[in-house]
Amino acid sequence: MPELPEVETVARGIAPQITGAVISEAWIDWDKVLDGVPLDFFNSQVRDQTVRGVSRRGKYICIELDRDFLVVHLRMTGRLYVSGDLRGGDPWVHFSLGFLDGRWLRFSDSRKFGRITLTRDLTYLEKKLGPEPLTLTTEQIEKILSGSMRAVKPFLLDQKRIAGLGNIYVDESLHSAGIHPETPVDWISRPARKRLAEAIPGILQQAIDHEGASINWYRKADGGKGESQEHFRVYGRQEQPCLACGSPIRKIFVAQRGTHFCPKCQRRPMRPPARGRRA
DNA sequence: CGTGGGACCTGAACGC
DNA sequence: TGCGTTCAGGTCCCAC
Repeated sequence: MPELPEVETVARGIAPQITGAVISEAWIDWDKVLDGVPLDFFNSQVRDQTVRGVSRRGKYICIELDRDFLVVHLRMTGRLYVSGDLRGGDPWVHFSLGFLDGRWLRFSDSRKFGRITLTRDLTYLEKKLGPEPLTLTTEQIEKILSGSMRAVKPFLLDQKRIAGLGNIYVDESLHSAGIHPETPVDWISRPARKRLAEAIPGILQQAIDHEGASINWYRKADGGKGESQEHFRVYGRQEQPCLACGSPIRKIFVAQRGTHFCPKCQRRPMRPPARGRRA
């Protein structure tokens, strides 16, 4: 579920609530949530550490402690929020971090895909993530969008190329740029490449402004829904008219992912750009 | 290097 | 109502 805008919204939501709080102990009901790290060991490491801040890298939430980082990935259905008790009222809480003041940071995840990792440093994250799209210039993103014959949709989903894009915002970005999702990256024309390089941060920033997309499971840290889904132009709009041209939006599968696009605004390219190829 | 398929999990929606 | 099937916003791993 959560992509960069949703993860950013959650990180911003919990940061003021838990920064400065001192950890007492953690609770789990399922050991895979800590990747198999025994709870006793986990607790011996985090007990008495103070939360120094909360940040985001790609789709990961990084909770900085005195000596460690707690790295959370929400995967499909994860939620992170602060509550007055351990898990009351929420059957999907599988991890809860208790503070000396009596509050708990709950990790709720019906599908049990999410994971929480305790680490001394974040270099392991840097090894699997490309740069942050919101801190790059258009020229830098354009440069990243080259050197591959892969279809642009799976290319953009690859977190090593650009970190943070997921199924929704890739579809929205490609529609905004007028590029067919199956276009090989090196076939994208120069002007289309520039449009895409501008669309990606634009779409993501707009979604952050709308506090993320609550289609199904995603909720903000305060429990409320985001409203980014009310601004989708293609995602989930199959059969409905394109807001730009009126043609019905189509849904196909590209690299096993449901993919939404406008067949008129996003033409399938039949040949490489006329500028030709580089050796 | 790139792709395809399956695994990891559960809930919701839909067809019969 | 109940049962079976399909799909879901992510990532990892293996085979080819």
